[in-house]
Amino acid sequence: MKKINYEKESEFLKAIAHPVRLKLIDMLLSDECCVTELTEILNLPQSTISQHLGILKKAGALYPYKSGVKTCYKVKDDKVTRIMEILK
Amino acid sequence: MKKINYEKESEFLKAIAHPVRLKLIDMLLSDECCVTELTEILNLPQSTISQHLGILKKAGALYPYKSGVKTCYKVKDDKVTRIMEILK
DNA sequence: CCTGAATATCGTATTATCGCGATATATAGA
DNA sequence: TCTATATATCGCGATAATACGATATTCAGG
Repeated sequence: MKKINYEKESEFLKAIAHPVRLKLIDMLLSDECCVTELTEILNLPQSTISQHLGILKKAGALYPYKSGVKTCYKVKDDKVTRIMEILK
Repeated sequence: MKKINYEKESEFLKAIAHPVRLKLIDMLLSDECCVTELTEILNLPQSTISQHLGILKKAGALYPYKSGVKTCYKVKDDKVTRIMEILK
């Protein structure tokens, strides 16, 4: 029975605990990928989306990869995916 | 494939996304129960503990029951328990 | 090596959260 | 009903999160 690191895990949960960020994760789980695309669909300023993606990346929920000029993000297939399952 | 209510679910995650609240949930999962007891173990002001418990209760993560003069809290056996499993 | 499209970072005003002492409420028992 | 114990709520200063325009960075193609 592993022990929970409360500080660390609460940081992680805080990172995903935002309506826009949950939606971003959900979109990335079903394949939308580049920042411009996400920005257009969510109809929010590009800087706002970029910041949210940065928070998720820093928390280890997403990772970016380059596709030409564009940057795409993918969901790290671990805790995030399982938590999204639970929220459904 | 159910749809996620991003507003609602992010509210829920935000409620549990706090080191003290995660610890409270963990303690309540392994049977500590009354507020005084929780307060002593965590060594924090009673008002602080009470507020955290209130937030968790409002989010539907805990529910209270009376045991004489004392109020005990129990973890609602649903999303919370499953998420705690994932965080371990 | 410019240009423009794509993305990240900065600055900052606004709003929300946190922590905690003080105070209120509830209730069991004398 | 008075008291003591248990818990909740209030008030508020301190801190952190949010949103977003402005600006900087990156890089492919001409």
